Amino acid sequence: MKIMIVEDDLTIRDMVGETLEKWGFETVKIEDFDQIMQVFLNHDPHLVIMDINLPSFDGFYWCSKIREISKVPMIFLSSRDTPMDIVMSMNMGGDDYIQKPFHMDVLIAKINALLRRTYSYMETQSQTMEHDGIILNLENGEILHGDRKSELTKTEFHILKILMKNKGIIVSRTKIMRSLWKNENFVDENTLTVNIARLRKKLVELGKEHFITTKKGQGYIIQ
Amino acid sequence: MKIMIVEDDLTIRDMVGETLEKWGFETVKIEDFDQIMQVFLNHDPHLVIMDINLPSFDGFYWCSKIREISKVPMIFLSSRDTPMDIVMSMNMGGDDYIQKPFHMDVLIAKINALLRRTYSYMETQSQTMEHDGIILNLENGEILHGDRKSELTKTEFHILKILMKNKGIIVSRTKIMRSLWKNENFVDENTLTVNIARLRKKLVELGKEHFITTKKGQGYIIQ
DNA sequence: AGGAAACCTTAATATAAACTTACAGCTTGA
DNA sequence: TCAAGCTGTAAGTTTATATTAAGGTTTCCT
Repeated sequence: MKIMIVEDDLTIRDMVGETLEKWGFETVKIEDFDQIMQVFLNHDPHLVIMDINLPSFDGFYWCSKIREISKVPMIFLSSRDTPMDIVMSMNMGGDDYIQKPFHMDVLIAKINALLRRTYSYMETQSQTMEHDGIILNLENGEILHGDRKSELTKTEFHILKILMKNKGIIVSRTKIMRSLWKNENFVDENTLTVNIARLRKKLVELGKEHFITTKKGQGYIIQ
Repeated sequence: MKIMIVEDDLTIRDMVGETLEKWGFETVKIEDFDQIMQVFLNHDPHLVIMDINLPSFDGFYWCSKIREISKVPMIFLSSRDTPMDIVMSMNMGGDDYIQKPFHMDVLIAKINALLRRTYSYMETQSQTMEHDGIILNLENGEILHGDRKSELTKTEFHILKILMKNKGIIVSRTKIMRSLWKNENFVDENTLTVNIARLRKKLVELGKEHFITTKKGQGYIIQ
């Protein structure tokens, strides 16, 4: 499990990082606070530890930026502990709040509890997604329709998964592109179009037309 | 959402129950502490609030009993607050820990955060705005009226959203135009008129006339 | 009532977003 | 090392939708 640490106090950052590694977690520490989003997109961590007081923008700001694109579990750290701070943290999309100074044992226990809550269902979670007769096998990237099946490439699979996960909701092209190519922001806009076309072609070959709808100027939707 | 409260102090139990109900939660309060498992099985709550100090068996015991059969989210309450208590709570399968005495705001915030995390599908329940029978779906840009529906383009959607957000208030044409076209101040005044017309046409097709009223010289209003 | 803003209607036109098709660089594995 | 399939690029095309244009209403003030 990979944990991203956003904390400007070097002592705390190192201590937390070291302890987490001792516990077998992989850590990603933010050093340049202008690069938070890029680092997040690059590493796609399983959990984020976020200090509230940071240089320039604060932890709440970065939380809401991350929440625009991800539901990653997040624990706030802060030396203040009025009820308002706690309520604020939760309302911004945080999952827990720990007051500094804290015992590492407590942090570890809370991280474990939150990871268990977030990812445990994954084991029992069904290995397929279904919508309107199309079954997407998450294990091997196959799509089924009736008795016909087809294999998707990595990119096609990724696109279909994100669209099916958001069925009934318009997913913008930039959101898909960010999710596919992280911060390699030099990939052509058209690359997505081509991949969508390839995916659609396979769906049509299975006898499924109009599965992905284009919302011009807005994105794509499965409904 | 149904919340089970396991707390022997009558004052706290009632206060928590009352507040939760004020927030729209259904509550199940334990009165007979030999019946915890039966009540749990009967009601199948979405979340459990568990005091640690209870008559006969303590909260940890009941937590582990419940964990044998369910992954229901659980928040512990206790007046003690050594790191050990917190760590213990988490390790027993709890999701959070609140020290007594606590602010109800904090409890509510933690409950909401935990429910959000556990039943994340709640977030996918569609976000809408409603006024006078017209429902605007913010996630797929559709408008509904009774059983009829219509799809909006990006511009139409933007206009309707800004008008519904300001329902009962006159929104000036310049305000709408600035919001739509930012600083491209070279777009024709009439462009807005045409888009309003198209939007109205779709509303009429749904059987809704006079939804957007023109206030000559002032702007448009939905009332 | 008369006139002029302000706004509406309809239809033609322009445009940017998305699509199609073809191709070439890679990777992978036989 | 060569074939097969994946992936991104390029160039040209289509199309949904915004914009323009031109003439028609409504509203409101004197």
